Amino acid sequence: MQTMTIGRLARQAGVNIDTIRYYERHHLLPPPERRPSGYREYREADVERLRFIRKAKELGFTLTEIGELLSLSADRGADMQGVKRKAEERLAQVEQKLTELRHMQRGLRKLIDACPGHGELDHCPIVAALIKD
Amino acid sequence: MQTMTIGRLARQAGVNIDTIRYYERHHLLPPPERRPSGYREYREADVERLRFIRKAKELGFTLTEIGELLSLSADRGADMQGVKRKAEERLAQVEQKLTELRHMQRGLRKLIDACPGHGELDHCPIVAALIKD
DNA sequence: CTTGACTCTGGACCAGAGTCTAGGGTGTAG
DNA sequence: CTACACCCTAGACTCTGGTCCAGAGTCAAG
Repeated sequence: MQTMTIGRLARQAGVNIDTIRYYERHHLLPPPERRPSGYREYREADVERLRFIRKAKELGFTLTEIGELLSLSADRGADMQGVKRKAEERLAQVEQKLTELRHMQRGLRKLIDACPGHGELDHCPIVAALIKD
Repeated sequence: MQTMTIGRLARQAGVNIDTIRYYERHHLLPPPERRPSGYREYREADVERLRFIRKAKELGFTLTEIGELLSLSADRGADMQGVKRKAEERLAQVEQKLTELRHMQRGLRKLIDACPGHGELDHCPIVAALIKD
């Protein structure tokens, strides 16, 4: 089977070498085989695993959550339920945040529309609304 | 005027006492009056300010950004132009964040909808999608 | 055989946003 | 007056997600 060193894996997966070792220390990557010299030897599956991590990070999962996802998906006895539930939890979080941001967006837009954009600050509706000291 | 100690302010605003002192050091809260003993004295306005900070934090603003937001009115020499521009910048940021979150939302939703939620993990579309490029 | 690129380890360091500790002083109810 | 809760300061520590470094060993090309 074809193997590669850590530098090659890093380039293939588009991450820093130190990040790979960091993930190993934090159990997101299994300890790899070693050459007699101590060099780590990686396989294609490790590239995939790193891509999994990157993808999940883009979806806003923390490394801890990703670790859970990975062990769920490694557990060949498990079924899809756990994985789907995690994704649903994450979706709920995202949607909560969306709601709050839309609220903020409406508030800001209203203030901006009400502000003439010139004249004394004392009459500025934005200042009035934000800092009622 | 009614005043309160730091502990009371902390309870009212739902934050840690140390967080209040931390915010003061980082200029998110103005240095409060002091009793002769050195105890800080806060007013109702400080509760509001803390709530504002908490809200903005929940929306993903950094403390630095919140500081700028709060100091919009400190610049008594400025006129509305600068303030309006800042508010517009914040709005742009909010909208940027909305875009990112909608992207996550779509990604997650697609995966969840495709996943039957039971059966062998080998056929799980969520796992498959996270690995694929 | 030498050179240069690569890898190893352990540990230091970073930003951001707090949180906690030690060793004191203060306020107030009983 | 005595508890006891509260407050003060400076500074150390936490966590996340890495990144960088020194000093040493390894590998491949010329």
